[in-house]
Amino acid sequence: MRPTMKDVASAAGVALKTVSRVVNGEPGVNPTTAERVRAAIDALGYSRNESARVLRQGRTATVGLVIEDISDPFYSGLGRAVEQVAIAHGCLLLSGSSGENPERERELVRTFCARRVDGLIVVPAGDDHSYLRPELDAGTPAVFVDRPPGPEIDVDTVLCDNAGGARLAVAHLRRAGHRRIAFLGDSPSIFTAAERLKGYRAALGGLFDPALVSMRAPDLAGTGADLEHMLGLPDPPTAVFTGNGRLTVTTLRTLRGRPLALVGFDDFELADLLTPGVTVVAQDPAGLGRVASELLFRRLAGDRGPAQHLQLPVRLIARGSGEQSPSDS
Amino acid sequence: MRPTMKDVASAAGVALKTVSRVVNGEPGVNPTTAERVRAAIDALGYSRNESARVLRQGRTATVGLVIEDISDPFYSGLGRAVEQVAIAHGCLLLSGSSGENPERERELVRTFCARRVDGLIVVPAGDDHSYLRPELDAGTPAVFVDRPPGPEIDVDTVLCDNAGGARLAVAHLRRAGHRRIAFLGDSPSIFTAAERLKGYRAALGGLFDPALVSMRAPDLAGTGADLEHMLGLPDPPTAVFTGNGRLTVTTLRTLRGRPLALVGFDDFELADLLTPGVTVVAQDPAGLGRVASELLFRRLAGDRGPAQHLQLPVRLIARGSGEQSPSDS
DNA sequence: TTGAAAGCGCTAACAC
DNA sequence: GTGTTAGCGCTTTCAA
Repeated sequence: MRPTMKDVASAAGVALKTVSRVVNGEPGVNPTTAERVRAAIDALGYSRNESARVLRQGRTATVGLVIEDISDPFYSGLGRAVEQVAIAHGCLLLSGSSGENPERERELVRTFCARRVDGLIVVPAGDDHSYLRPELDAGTPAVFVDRPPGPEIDVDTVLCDNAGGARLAVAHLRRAGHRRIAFLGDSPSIFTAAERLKGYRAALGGLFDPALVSMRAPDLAGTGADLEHMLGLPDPPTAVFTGNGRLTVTTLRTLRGRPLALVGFDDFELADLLTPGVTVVAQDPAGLGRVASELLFRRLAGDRGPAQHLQLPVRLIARGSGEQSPSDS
Repeated sequence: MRPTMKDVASAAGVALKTVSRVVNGEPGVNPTTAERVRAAIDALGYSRNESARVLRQGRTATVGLVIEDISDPFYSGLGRAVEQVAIAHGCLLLSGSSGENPERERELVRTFCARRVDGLIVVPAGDDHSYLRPELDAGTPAVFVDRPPGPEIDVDTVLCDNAGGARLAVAHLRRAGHRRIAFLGDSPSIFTAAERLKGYRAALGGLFDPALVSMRAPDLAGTGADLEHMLGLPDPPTAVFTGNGRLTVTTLRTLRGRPLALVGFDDFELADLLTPGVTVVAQDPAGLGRVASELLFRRLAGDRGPAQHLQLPVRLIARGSGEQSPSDS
């Protein structure tokens, strides 16, 4: 159906190899011949079959990215950054959403590896990564981002300072006078959620009260109900620390203007336009993606050094919601 | 480096073809033999080289998606829907961002076609699609979504009712008593922006005033300045219709609470939590993606009918900002 | 039920 | 400067 190099060759009256040379920009082709070949290529609408090239050369010039959900702004920001670095290195990005499902994560990685991606960037959903062993051994480098891999493998990792960010948030609320600070977090099986809980707990010290902690997959019904329940306690929270962007939004939607001091992990668009502005601990999704993919391309360029474990800083952005005093609620 | 079928075959003591049969689940293999082969596969960590399979069979089981920017919630929502339909059909999604650059759009399509995607879904950045001719002729179907292709090709198209949505927005504002309604739109070279301008103009009739129209690529400096200039006119607008989600946010950021009736094209998260809530004409990005990819898979399943041109409805969601009367500003 | 051989479209290695 | 040949890892075809 589609024209092949052979078709181009006979159309241009040259040998296969000459067409290959022209297509690949190899030197040592007579300009006139090259022009004739190019004309044939245009006339036939030829485009090289990458599968054949890959089969021969081994390198696919593709990179695989596994994230949780591309429609989540955090991951789409991260994905865009990875894509840009990939383009800069002449690579195509394959990406897929795991939906927080370890089985699907595995399947995506398997699919990518079967397509022989040159490298992998993974936001893991599961915590057993022994399945990656053969791929790593076969020379396919992997970089984990946002969350570390299980103990079975030791690969480059780029995380943010989860515990530190949580401590920052809680300390900020304590400085405003709060002693009853709730934590609404994601499911404790998720690394970042567990780390943020640790930071929250450390910063609270003796003020820690398990009745003020809710950790579950974010959905309005569950987390919202937990918050309502806490607010109905005899000694209710006067402030809340939300464990990620989605939970912050869920919380705002539950509160609907009721005053409660709030600091959220993750920045989000429009946080500054709400009333009051939402104080957040901001991480840099694009930065995570950029650093992770640069690490990967360094590996692809031949870096065989020990696995690197990087941590990116977070910063607190005060906008109003986190500066309300306990008496305001 | 990586084990091949041949390696598995010799490890299991069978012929290449038997391994192939097991890997592909073909019938007619002795269960005992199959088990032995599977053991060898696990022991070696074998995974089939898809490039080789594709080279032989022709079908890649991949679909290419070209969008404007994956970090834009509109496109990431669309992309996620396409991904889900692709998964349901056992396909991998290749996607890339054109960044509103026709050259990059072309390059992405070329890359995808060189990788022999089975089909294409395109949000075009340019308006000349003659370059797609050879691919279409070679049997690679394409579906255009959000914006139509240039006149050179006639392919399946899924759009939303841009002009109708704009009329809806303006009529809504007129009903609230507004006669001076500004339009802040994206660059007029973009199909959706041009269509929305048409609808705006049609709904305004004799009230149309070019001094109240700004059309340019969204950025705070430019569009914000245009709006400020309009607000400084002797007969300033009392309402504004913003042409897409990004422009709505830009406008909110420019106004920073100053009262001005507002209806925006595109819904966005938190629109309901702002004060006042932002009235929007909502389209359904996931619906666009889903319908477009279902159309594509129908083509891949063999549908050879004439090109379809679908239009998805939009709906107005009143939240407060569009119901303010002229005297409020 | 199993296997041998040919060939998908390309590039690497080596003629000429 | 150009062409010939072999072979990447798999599936298809045909034979045993």
